[in-house]
Amino acid sequence: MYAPSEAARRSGFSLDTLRYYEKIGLLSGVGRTSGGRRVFTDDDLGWLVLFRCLRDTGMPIAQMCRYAALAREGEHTAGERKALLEEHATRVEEQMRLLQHQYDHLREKIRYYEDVTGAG
Amino acid sequence: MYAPSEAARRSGFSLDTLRYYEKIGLLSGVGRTSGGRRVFTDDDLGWLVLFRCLRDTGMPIAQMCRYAALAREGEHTAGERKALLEEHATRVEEQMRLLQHQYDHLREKIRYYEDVTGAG
DNA sequence: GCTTGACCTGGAGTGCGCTCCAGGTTGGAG
DNA sequence: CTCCAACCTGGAGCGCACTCCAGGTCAAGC
Repeated sequence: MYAPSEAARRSGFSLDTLRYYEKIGLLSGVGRTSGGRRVFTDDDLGWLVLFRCLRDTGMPIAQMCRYAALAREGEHTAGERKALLEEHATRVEEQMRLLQHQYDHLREKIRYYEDVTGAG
Repeated sequence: MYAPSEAARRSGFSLDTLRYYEKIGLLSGVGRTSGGRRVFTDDDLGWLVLFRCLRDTGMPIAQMCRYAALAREGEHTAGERKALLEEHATRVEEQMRLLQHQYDHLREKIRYYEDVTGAG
């Protein structure tokens, strides 16, 4: 059981983002105290960690919503969810290749400056 | 000497983006035909390739403008430009580490589905 | 000389993912 | 009991990087 600020700290999302994720239905079923304040469970935190992973790897929010909706539908969507993640993983691999490629370019450019400015 | 469409094709930017980059002063001194149409030189293309590299690695446009402005100021800004690229390269390295880390998470998650759905 | 498609300009609009705000409530510390 | 920081809601606003549009121009091919 975590207070909103604690959930934010642990997930790396801002409070506003947590509220936003709930508002758009990405995160659902977040509990409330009698006073109306959010209570995050370990399960919620698990979701947030996954969302962190997917966002950091560039998945659009709409796709995360799709994934979350499938998960809510039950066990029989496991195959579809897996396929979704695999497609994403493939895109991430491409992204990593491109990033590496352009990083090499960048390093080359810097090496050029090293020659021009007389090392340094 | 390249027509706008050819420059777009070679750089991977859209025509609108090329015009936009000129409008905000990122790309400057692009020539014109007597009829007012853009003519891109190999030098312009060189800049576009660099911009492609910097964008693909996540550099904000404002920073690319700064770099381009320094380059326009002359040779004496070479050190500053190099520093700018090096700082960026460091950020890219962090980005690559994070991406790799989250990719590993993603693969783990997929492996979990493999166990659950009975391989496949 | 007419058509057609690539191109021009200035400016408005879009999509994404938050982020901020106003105005009000809650709940633990002193 | 009072204070104050953390929290609530609904909704507006923002920053970025384009992207699209209207209305017009240019030039190669028939």
